[in-house]
Amino acid sequence: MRIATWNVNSLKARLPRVEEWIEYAQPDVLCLQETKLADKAFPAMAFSALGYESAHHGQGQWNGVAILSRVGIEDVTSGFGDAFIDPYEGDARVISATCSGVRVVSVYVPNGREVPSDFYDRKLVWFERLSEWIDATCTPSDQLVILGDFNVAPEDRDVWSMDSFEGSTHVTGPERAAITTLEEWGLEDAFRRIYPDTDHLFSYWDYRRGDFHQGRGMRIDLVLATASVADHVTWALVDRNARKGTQPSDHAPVIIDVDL
DNA sequence: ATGGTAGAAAATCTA
Repeated sequence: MRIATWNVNSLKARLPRVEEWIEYAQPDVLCLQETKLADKAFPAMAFSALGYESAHHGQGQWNGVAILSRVGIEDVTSGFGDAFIDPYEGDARVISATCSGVRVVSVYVPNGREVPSDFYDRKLVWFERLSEWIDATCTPSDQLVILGDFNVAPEDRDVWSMDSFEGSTHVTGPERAAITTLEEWGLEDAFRRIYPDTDHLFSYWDYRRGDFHQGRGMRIDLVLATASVADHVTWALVDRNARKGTQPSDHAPVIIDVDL
């Protein structure tokens, strides 16, 4: 089973590239973030033509998450549910579905903007809600994958230069602690199964200053999986080719293969 | 002192 995640930074602007990528990468399940579409504008037919069922949780101008699957898509839910107060209420940042027995959660974690700021504080609360919601609705023995744009670089080796991120979001102790909390619950950075010792495996590069070509990136797109999935990862890749060429997203897709 | 680019949308906001 091939599972992938890609922050496409506007599915409207990126649809031709996403279609092209699906055709050569052949994911069984693809999670998208930042579709920036209302549900009624989501191009379900384009994906259907490629053999994929899909579910989208959008709001329009910003955010928006989706799951595409060619191995079934059942029990779709969006958001955290009524029992959890979302500090980014109204934002479309979470969608879940069961695909061939695996519970898949596509997440777009709030950026946080500045440290300190109200946006940063609410990012940390959002992570608390995510953990609480997972604990209430899943168990570590489930086949569960939570993947997407976490807007956190888990370790120093996941950014091109720690000096350049001094005082910035994405690398602070509390943000990294939020990832650790998820790991302590029973989720694992599945990508690291394949690359335990490789630094600078970036998935995002700012559009500005030629950051991609200068190698100035961050690994913020993560695949967190429970042991029953992570134990069976056979291959993983950040597809940097998808960050090249005309009109790329500022993120590259991250792919894992699992032999379940 | 706050750059640089891309995408939303229609003046700026978000990343």
